[in-house]
Amino acid sequence: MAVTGVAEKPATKGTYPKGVARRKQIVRAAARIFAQYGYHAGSLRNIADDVGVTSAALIRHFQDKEGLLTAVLEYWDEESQVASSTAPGLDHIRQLPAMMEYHLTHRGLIELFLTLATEASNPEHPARDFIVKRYDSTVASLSSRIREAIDAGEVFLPAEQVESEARGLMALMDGIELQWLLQPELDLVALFSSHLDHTLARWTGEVQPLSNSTEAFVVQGIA
Amino acid sequence: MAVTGVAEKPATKGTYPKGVARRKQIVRAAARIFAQYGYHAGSLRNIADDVGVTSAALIRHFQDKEGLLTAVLEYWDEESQVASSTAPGLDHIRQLPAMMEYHLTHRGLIELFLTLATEASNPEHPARDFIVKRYDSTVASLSSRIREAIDAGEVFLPAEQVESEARGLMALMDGIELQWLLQPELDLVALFSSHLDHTLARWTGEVQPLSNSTEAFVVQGIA
DNA sequence: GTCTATATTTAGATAGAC
DNA sequence: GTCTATCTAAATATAGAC
Repeated sequence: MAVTGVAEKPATKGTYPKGVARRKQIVRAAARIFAQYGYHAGSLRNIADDVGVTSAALIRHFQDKEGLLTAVLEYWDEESQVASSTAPGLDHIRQLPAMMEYHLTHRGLIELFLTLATEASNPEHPARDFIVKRYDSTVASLSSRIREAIDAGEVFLPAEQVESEARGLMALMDGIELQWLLQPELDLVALFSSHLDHTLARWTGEVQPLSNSTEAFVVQGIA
Repeated sequence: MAVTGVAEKPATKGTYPKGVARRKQIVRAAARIFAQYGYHAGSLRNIADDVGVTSAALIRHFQDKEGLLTAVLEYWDEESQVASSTAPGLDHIRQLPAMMEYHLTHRGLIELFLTLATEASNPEHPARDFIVKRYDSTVASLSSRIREAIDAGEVFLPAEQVESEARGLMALMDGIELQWLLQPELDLVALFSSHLDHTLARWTGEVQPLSNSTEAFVVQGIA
């Protein structure tokens, strides 16, 4: 019922070069349609027309609509991992704007995630599990990077505040990307970078960029 | 085509007490369904069943589905204004967590807005205009409150940074509310309050980039 | 003002030809 | 592996009875 883990691809089918290529073509089209209309309102016929086949072909490949959704989520997972850095500690955080820059040129990635995420606020939604797990793992990853920075002495934050900071960063990114979807003329990278700078200044205990002043003013233990 | 302004209610019809009550009942049900499934995937039959009438009755009242959407957006507008404070300057900002607290007990308001907002990232969406205008007016309102605080000497920010701060706050709220929809066990008010405190501390502190102020790096107002 | 009945379109999915 | 043809269910919307 719910789409959670990795779908088992048919052992024989789907491994022939031609089939694989077609499969990918369908998944890409489906990602586009689901991003634009959502899962429920995005129709198989619409996707099929985009590819240039019939909806029956889609069913052959993915069994049903939910099977296609699973494949789309896997595809999104891979594609969006391209954008995220593997750097440790604070370097990872500092590269978040670059990730957003990448999103800017791959609008579909943002659109798909936000569309499915809000749609999945309905507990019955087949992508619900995937989305919730994705959030959890992103929070966990960001938290780990922050803790690395704390251990390295670059950041000063009480341990119990780390997750809240991670969630705040994610919320900020999601919210800015939502605004950008509605008003593409917005400079989302500049907006995020500016707020990230303030956040990093607070974490590192520095004041603001201008005054690189003498006394280290450590703001920690704020709860 | 696009839903923007105020719909003209029939002068005679819809003004009789019974009709008005029924109308409101339908709008509330529609808001619930649209919030849960989105506009496209939310069906008239589903709404009608909720009310206990047939879909034909809905069409009688609102002419078509888009007419119903217009009524729902108007309803949402009124309902969500209940939650927002009329206080000026920094007091308004400080009452934002209370607004979120209100949202907490009116989940449908959040769900409806976020669902329609992401759905409306499709430029063809009938609620697109409404949503974009809503964002603009909220940014404008928040910016005004911040400028009032600057004029009152409570906040120190360069004028050109005000809108960015307003957008950042909105993004943070939207993002947190999205996370809450997916994980209702999250304490969204605490999460937001904590980040708002940090933001206010930064605003009311006197050190900012491009600021011509003195050396003081006052971190105050951390609750 | 709401109903039943129905028209029309489109949805997801299946069967079997090629 | 893809097609055509078709099924069933559900969508929006209309017409006319009560």
